Amino acid sequence: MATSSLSSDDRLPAYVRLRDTLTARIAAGEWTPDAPIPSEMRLAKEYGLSVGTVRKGVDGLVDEGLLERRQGSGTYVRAPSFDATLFRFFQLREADGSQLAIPSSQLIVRVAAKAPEEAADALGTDRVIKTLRLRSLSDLPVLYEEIYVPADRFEGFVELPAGSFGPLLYPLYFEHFGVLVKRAIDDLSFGKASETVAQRLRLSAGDPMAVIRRTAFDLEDKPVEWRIAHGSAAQFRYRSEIS
Amino acid sequence: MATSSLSSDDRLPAYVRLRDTLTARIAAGEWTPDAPIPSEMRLAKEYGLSVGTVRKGVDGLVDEGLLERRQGSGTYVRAPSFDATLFRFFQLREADGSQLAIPSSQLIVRVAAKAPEEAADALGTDRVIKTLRLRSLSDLPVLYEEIYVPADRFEGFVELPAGSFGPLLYPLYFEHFGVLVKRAIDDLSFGKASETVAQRLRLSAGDPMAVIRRTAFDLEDKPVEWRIAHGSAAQFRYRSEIS
DNA sequence: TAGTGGTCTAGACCACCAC
DNA sequence: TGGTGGTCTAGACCACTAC
Repeated sequence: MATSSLSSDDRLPAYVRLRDTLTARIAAGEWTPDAPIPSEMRLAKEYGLSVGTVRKGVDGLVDEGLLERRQGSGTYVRAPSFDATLFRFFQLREADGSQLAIPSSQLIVRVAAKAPEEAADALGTDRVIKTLRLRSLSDLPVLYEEIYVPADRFEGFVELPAGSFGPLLYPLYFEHFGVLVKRAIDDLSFGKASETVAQRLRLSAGDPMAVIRRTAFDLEDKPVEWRIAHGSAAQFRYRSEIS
Repeated sequence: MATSSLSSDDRLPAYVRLRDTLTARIAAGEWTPDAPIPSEMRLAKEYGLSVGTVRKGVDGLVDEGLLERRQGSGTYVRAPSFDATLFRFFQLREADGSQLAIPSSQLIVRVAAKAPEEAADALGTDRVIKTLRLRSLSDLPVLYEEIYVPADRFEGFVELPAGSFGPLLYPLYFEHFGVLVKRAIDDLSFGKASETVAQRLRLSAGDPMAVIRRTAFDLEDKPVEWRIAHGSAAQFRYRSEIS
């Protein structure tokens, strides 16, 4: 193949421009997680770079979690998998104390709506689709979520058959709407349960709650989802490593 | 200088062994944050490696936050500075809503003691020195801490003049006891204020509290401190980015 | 201006995986 | 056995900092 050109500002280092170019190609859905992307050797030839420089560019995307190396086999795009991470804020035990449980999801509402102020601020629009969801561990409700996505990027979301929804939303965003969530910011605080929240979670109004607000961004760092989740403070547990 | 030898198992990659060797030299206090460590060129000659390999080894320590590069100047050891990070769990505003405040510290007790069970489990010994500390923002108490360090590594801690204590403990650990804290694990949960905690923080017993348990480790990954901190849940706010 | 880290090249050999 | 990523070399030129 003839030499392709790297995108963007040519004052930037080659490995940065390669990183941006590869990110765009991943975002375009050019490669799936099943097959490896072109080898470092091929990429080097395609872009007229040395293997070492390609390596440094790919390293960046591996660090970001967008790619995954498998020695002897190739480099693969990694399916986003941190949708479930709200649960890192809560104890992941079944009621009987046994192993890690896979949370189940129950959709309550999906409807076009006007975004509440916080969501509109985060998303830059108030034309949204609102989803209410209840997540449970062994049939015990643990987390109650309100989720807002911009209507213009998620046309047809409301009409999707309920069967399309698994426990994770982000893979669905990508498959049906081409929206790839790359990072998210969680904002955690504490408050008391409102009537509706308490009812959903089978608690009493005024019970102490952990409140997690999340804004999710796509590969171009545009906000694509805002959600607010409520869970019982009693079950809350968070572990973080710093260094 | 003649070629020095890299420490440890020679089946490991050279850059890993260099990383371990440099870590040991940093732990030994061979370099201070004021002067650069030897240049990549010098290290390459000293250990009989190419500059590229040295670079990869140094990169690892830079990622870990142990070293810091300054282009045109050199590579420097970085003074540990995350002692104050308990405050990342709380709003860093003065009461009047103005800018970031520097928390002040007030030592209440320092005494040799028998460690409570949790601390003994974390530290592997129950012969400890116990410190009680109150941290405030503009004279408003925010955080109440119990801190335990193993007595055998902190001999003379109780006798240190109070003037030696600044707002941060970890620099003091290093300067007086040669203990370099490299990483820590924070474990966050929620509970209610006990009598003593409430009194220290000018709250009422039973008020909702954020409880942060921390275990800190040195360069060899041995536990060197365990602490439990209490703060008002109302002031709690945590932000985290995931990707 | 001399020395440092930052980028980049064009190779080499090895460990590992899939066919 | 051929191709992949993993490690390593021995250079080069550039951007920046300190003196």
